[in-house]
Amino acid sequence: MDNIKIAQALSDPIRYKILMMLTRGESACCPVSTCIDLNDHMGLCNCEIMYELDMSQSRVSYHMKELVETGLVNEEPRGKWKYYFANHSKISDFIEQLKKDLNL
Amino acid sequence: MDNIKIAQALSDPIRYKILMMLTRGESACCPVSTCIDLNDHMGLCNCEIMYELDMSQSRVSYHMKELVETGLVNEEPRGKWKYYFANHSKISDFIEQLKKDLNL
DNA sequence: TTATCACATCAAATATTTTTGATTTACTGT
DNA sequence: ACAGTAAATCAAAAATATTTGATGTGATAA
Repeated sequence: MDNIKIAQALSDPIRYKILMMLTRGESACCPVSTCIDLNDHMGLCNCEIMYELDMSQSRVSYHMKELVETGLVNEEPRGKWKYYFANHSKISDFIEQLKKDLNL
Repeated sequence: MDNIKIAQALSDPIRYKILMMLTRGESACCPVSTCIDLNDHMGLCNCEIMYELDMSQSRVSYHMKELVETGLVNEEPRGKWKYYFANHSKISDFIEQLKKDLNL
């Protein structure tokens, strides 16, 4: 089921944290010198996540892919950057399904 | 955090299913001939889970331990059997924390 | 076109989880 | 005490997930 794949995604502390960042709108892309803040988004780009969590590029890429595959996160390429956004309705669906399954 | 360990527990289809069984009270311990229905519980014993899910004893034991360690499930030994019960308040706490973390 | 930047992908190494089968522990009834 | 049953534990094997570093791809800008 969908919820199992989602639970799997949330079971990694890095991904849990990234999803929190995305849902909270804690975004100010991008602190690295070469990445200009476009001021027209609510998401995060790969480079900001690298910076915030001090992770290698391919590692961030891997985890973002995992998140996107669950549907919890949407991605939107803008030029050479890629922005990620929390999919609030998917998150909400997940929680509702959880409540049903676990009799709450 | 607690939620990460819980997500990890729920990320296995077997454990997700067992937790559903426990929360739903789908219990009629125990269908194996030697295990008498005590008619005074609402939980499941190891042997019933083995039977329902067609799994080896040590495999059930392993998964129940994982669930119990998260606090989602409580255990109660009765004689040579062990009964498992969903911990509804822990499940509810988990979902509430999830909502907070994910801005819902 | 060429150089550079952001990100994706890949294969190998590492780490973690799960399964299996054997053995041990503990309780029950004789 | 003995035999039998339910479950825990353990070590080895198998399966999965994650990290790393190198290379590939596509966009941008000179």
